[in-house]
Amino acid sequence: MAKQLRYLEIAQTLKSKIKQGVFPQGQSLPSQKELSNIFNTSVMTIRGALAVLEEEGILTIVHGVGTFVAAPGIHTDSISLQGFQNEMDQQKMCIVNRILDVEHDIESTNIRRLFKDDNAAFSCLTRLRTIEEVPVILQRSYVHQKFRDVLVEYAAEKSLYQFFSRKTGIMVTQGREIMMPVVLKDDELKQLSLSGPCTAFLSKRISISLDDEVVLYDEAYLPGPYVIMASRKHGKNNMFKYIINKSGTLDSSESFNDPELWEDLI
Amino acid sequence: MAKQLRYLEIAQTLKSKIKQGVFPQGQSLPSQKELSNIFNTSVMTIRGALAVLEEEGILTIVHGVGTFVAAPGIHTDSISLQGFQNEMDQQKMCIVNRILDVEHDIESTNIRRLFKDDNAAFSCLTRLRTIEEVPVILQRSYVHQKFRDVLVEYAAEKSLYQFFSRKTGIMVTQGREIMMPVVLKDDELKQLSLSGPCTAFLSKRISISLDDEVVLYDEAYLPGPYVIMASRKHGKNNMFKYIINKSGTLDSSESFNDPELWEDLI
DNA sequence: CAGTGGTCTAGACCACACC
DNA sequence: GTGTGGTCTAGACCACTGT
Repeated sequence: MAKQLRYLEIAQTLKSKIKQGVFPQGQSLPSQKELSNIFNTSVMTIRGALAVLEEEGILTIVHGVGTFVAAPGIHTDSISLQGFQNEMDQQKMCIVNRILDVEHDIESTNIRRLFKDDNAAFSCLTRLRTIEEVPVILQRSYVHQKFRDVLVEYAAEKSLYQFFSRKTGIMVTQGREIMMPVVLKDDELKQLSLSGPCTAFLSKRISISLDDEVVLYDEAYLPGPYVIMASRKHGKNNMFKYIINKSGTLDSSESFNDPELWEDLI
Repeated sequence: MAKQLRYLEIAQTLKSKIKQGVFPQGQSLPSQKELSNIFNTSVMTIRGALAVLEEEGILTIVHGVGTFVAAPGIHTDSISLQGFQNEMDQQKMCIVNRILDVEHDIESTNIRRLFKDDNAAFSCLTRLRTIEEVPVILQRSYVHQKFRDVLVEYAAEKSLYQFFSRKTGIMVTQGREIMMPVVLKDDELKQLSLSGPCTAFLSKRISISLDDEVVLYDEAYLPGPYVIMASRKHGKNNMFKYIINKSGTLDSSESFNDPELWEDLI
């Protein structure tokens, strides 16, 4: 048994209590002072433990208010495509989901490999996301068959991610995404109401729960005229997001110097 | 005069000393114990100050060794395209630069706006970056005319970024990048030795110094067959990088589950 | 070994949010 | 005002690195 540092030990203990549901999503933890009594240690050490969990996205600490188990909607900087929703909400742009299709009993070897389950079948939701009537994202979301009912119940509310998390109680703390440039094919063009040749980002993303299970697999087409990616690095800080611009033009020189665009990228 | 927190005040003082060159790039700072004497405070407070500067990419702290003023090559997680170089070095893949062109006295309004200098002219270096003979990146780098000589002196060494930083003593701590999907045009195809229609990422990036000056502007074409983007989010941690794959194929299901690919994305 | 950074204490006091 | 998180002390002791 390796020697554990006190603050990591406490972080581990709190994490497993959260996994067990002792502290449910959105609920507050005891205050730092109380915790220091409970664990018979100093406040500084408790703070070290809480900082680890906040870094991992498991806790949200608010000065003067309390420490909360993270839930979607509480912390803004979460997983990329979900960020669309928050981002647009912030910009007071209204993104509307339209469900195009729901499929079940999909048995794809590739998707099985992603979910690390060789026998599973999957359900898939195809959505078109529009902003002021302009279709800007075509997205397919896959879930394990055991969440079939959750997907069926979803009725084009704002965020599938948030809906899913609330219904299942599963906390998503990790996401991985790969992106490549593509030219849209005919059906994709049709579904996005676009004509003529058009480039797009193809994004493939998996969302991973606190228990290290893959819970969501997304594929999205983000057409070039409306969507660009923006990233900012400041020291160890590293942010990127998609920027949606419904007019379909965005000059680089202007966007680099637009303070609005960059300030919230931390 | 707003009340300053002690650790931020100290961070500010150290930062300006670094700017003034009291502690040059790569050199070590006094030990935390010494600093606590100098500033007449406790070690914990000094650590708070150093943590801020490390976060900003200005310092590199190494357990048991010392605290150093960051210099390219010391910290691995720096600005994106420079990451190419380090990344490939790590993977023992050898990236070779070939200089295609050097232009001077460029007077573009757009670029002037980026550099926030209405009267400047610029120099531009066009490079082709190949990996095992395969051309994978076509890149144009612009610098202010006052660094014309530095650009001329550059002789296809490994990293322009590193060369530039060493020659000028300017520390780059910030970068902003926008990316869009494009179809390569004829001259780009030719320069990259590609034939037929081909999609690519077009990346435009500015590198910003410690003094908040734009020191480099890059435009790069990253053709789709060889380059994809990968990103990972884990709580507040947020990383993305370009992955180069010279065979031009990369299966998503396999890449998502490839531990090698994701582990170093922190 | 000596010198560096990393953890930890047991409090005091400050800053912020909410009633 | 009360309760929350944030800063700060003045040390002691632990862990890591290089000689």
